[in-house]
Amino acid sequence: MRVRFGFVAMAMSLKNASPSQTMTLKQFLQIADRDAALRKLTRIAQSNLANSLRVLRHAHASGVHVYRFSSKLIPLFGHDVTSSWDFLGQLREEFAAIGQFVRDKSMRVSFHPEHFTLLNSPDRTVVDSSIGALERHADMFEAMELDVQSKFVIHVGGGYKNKGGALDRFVANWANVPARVKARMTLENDDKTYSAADTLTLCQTVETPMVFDLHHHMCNHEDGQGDVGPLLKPIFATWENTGLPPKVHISSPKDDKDFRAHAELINPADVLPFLEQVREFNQDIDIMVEAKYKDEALFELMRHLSSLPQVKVVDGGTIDYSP
DNA sequence: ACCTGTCAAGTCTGG
DNA sequence: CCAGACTTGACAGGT
Repeated sequence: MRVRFGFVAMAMSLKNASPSQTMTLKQFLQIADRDAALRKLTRIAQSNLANSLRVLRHAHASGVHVYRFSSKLIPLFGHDVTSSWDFLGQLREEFAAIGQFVRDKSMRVSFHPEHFTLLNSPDRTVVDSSIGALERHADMFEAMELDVQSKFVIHVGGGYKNKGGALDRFVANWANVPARVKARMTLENDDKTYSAADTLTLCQTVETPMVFDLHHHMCNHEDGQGDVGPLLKPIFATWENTGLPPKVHISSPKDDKDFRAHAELINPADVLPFLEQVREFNQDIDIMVEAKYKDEALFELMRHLSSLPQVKVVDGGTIDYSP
């Protein structure tokens, strides 16, 4: 089975290449000349997009084919104060260049809209703004001319002291999500509220692929359900007909005291038992490395894996894990 | 050069 | 019912 590793947003190996430079609302409002402020936002976005392309080139040159964009590419995009401004028109060439590189090199890319994106909130305005945030991410993928294989991942949402009701509300609100957003959606188990089993059931109901997060599963699972083995087959089944390998997130706990936080690197001992389980399905997967050291953590993990007899290194971000 | 406080968005806790 | 924590990277302002 083939495993492709990817990383998130920025590359530690590159200097001054942040794709997440920003301007806060407060800073924006302090600039008296509104048009100048909007132009400054656009310049920041241009820099973020240029740096995203640099990071993509670096990933590709390193043999990495899976990458998640920063969700802060355009500061204040979607905020009321910028509603009159045509960011996408202004940034057309930058988005097109990224999309062309992704298509030419067959990179698999995604977005993770921030944790304020909640489709199951009891507050209608929160749901509406969440759908708006998802539409803006769809706009950006469309500006890149990338098809629906370029996915979003979000969490199920809040628990609101009634998980069952909150899950029902997710399903009800799903009817109001535009088709172009639904087509790109995937859902991930979280570290506090919605376990892998909860998330899988919801994904089956709304016919959406499930991203399995191994670290979140360690933090949050039903009593006696710490072994994900029995869930793997139905989780992988949610990816059928997408033309994509299932996606898995990995990270290691920072320490015992701060178990849910992400460590700098991936501890191979956290991942190897999982790879052994996946091997039984002989299933190709993409694994997103979510570690403080970003691409460096990926490369460090690859160095470790390359020493194992069951691993054949294909390139800098890909292994064949063989029986 | 380095340290500290602040920042769009929501939810949850605990006082 | 409200203040603060949660959590991440970036940045301004201070030293």
